[in-house]
Amino acid sequence: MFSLSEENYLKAIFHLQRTYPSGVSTNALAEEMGTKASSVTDMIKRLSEKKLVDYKKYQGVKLSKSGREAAIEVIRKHRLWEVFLVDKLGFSWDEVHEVAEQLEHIKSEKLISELDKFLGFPKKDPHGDPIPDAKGNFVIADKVLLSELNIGESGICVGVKDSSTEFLQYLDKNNIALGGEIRILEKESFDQSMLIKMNGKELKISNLISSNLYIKTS
Amino acid sequence: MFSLSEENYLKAIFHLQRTYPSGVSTNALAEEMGTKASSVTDMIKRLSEKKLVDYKKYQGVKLSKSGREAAIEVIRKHRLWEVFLVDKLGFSWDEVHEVAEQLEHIKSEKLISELDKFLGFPKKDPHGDPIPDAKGNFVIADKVLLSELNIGESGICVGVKDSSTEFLQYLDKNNIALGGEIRILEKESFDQSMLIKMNGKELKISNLISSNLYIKTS
DNA sequence: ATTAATTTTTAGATGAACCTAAAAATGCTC
DNA sequence: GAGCATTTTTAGGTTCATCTAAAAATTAAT
Repeated sequence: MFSLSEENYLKAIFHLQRTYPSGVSTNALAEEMGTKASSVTDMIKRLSEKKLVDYKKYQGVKLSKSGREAAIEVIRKHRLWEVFLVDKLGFSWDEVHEVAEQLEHIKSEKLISELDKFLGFPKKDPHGDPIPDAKGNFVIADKVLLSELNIGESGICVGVKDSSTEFLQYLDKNNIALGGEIRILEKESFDQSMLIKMNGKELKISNLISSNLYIKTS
Repeated sequence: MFSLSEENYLKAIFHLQRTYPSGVSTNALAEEMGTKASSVTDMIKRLSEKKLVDYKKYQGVKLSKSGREAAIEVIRKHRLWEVFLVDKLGFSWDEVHEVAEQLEHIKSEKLISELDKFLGFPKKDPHGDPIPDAKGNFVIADKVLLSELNIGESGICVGVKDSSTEFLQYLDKNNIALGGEIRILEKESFDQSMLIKMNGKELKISNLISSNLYIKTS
């Protein structure tokens, strides 16, 4: 069994590996965890002794097989709890993160399998992220950032990259919700801001917004 | 906010205060917490500095007002989660304790108030113990131990004192469930074992059993 | 009321997870 | 490829919650 802190590191490494597939640097991890680089080195050594990560000094870390499995298990729990909070307890999608950060560390296989069943085996969390199944399998959706689309292209809004309270509340305020269709009407080459059409309404959004929204085109 | 360990100590002191109203001894606490007396002294000092307990050296501890409030809040969370596990996820009453021990430490007011609502504001947990409301009020039920009743007396089984897996499974096996009526047919003065009638069936039970079952005699 | 037994507290250590400050390794620039 | 900047690691220290062993206080027994 892993400590709370170990689980948080594994999760952070997992997420950062998408951006840095060749190895996650100590500094990147320190930034993500909100700690100092020296603390990260300490923890990496412990994780390495437990064979949860592959680590060579000055070379960054990668998750080992068992490390990745552990990380995915934590992510599964996090996302299932998010669905519970939204679907059953009436939380809004910008309120769930903090609480799910705590709930994801509860240790009980039965709890998670029963929760999964109770929720109807959901495939996605409230932010559109896929929920791994009990075996750790999940589909990496074929989605692109809205900022990568060009004028005239369109697709369905399927997820967010940034899931901070502020961003999610901005989306709510502007009636941007997952599942809605978005079409790009204009794109300003100077600052990448764009005019989009969603649910019949036109809306001007900045690059910061479009580079945090995932779109499925097909 | 309190640490996990602090919360567990507060809860333990709360429970032991029923047995030792004049003050909980260091050794009793050590026993309950599964630690050494010296560790208890350490923690008591910390709790005392935070004004959560009243403590004078060699005199045992009592909860202060704020300590009692904190303990009741943890107990409220524990019992609400137990109801969730049994009513919503299909756990049996002997499986919930361990998981509730973890869930009781999740920090989120909204989570608990919404969970309470979702469960229909239950008044009792699966073992018959009262659930404090959001203000910390709860009724101490007018119940007695089955072992205190005499031949011919009867009442409704409303709770258990021991909520270990083993005891609860014994009850299940013998069809003793909360809400059922129990009448004492015979009582052996030598070993206090008794013959009871429950749901039309007669059953012989030892003193260990009867001294862990709460009965309400209206 | 002394002594003996028990309980409680103190003193000093440990391990986990963090910190600061300094040293070492890497990599970037010219 | 030598020198400088950055990154990473080491060394040593802190806090929390625990421990063991020893000292002190309380309680019990003769």
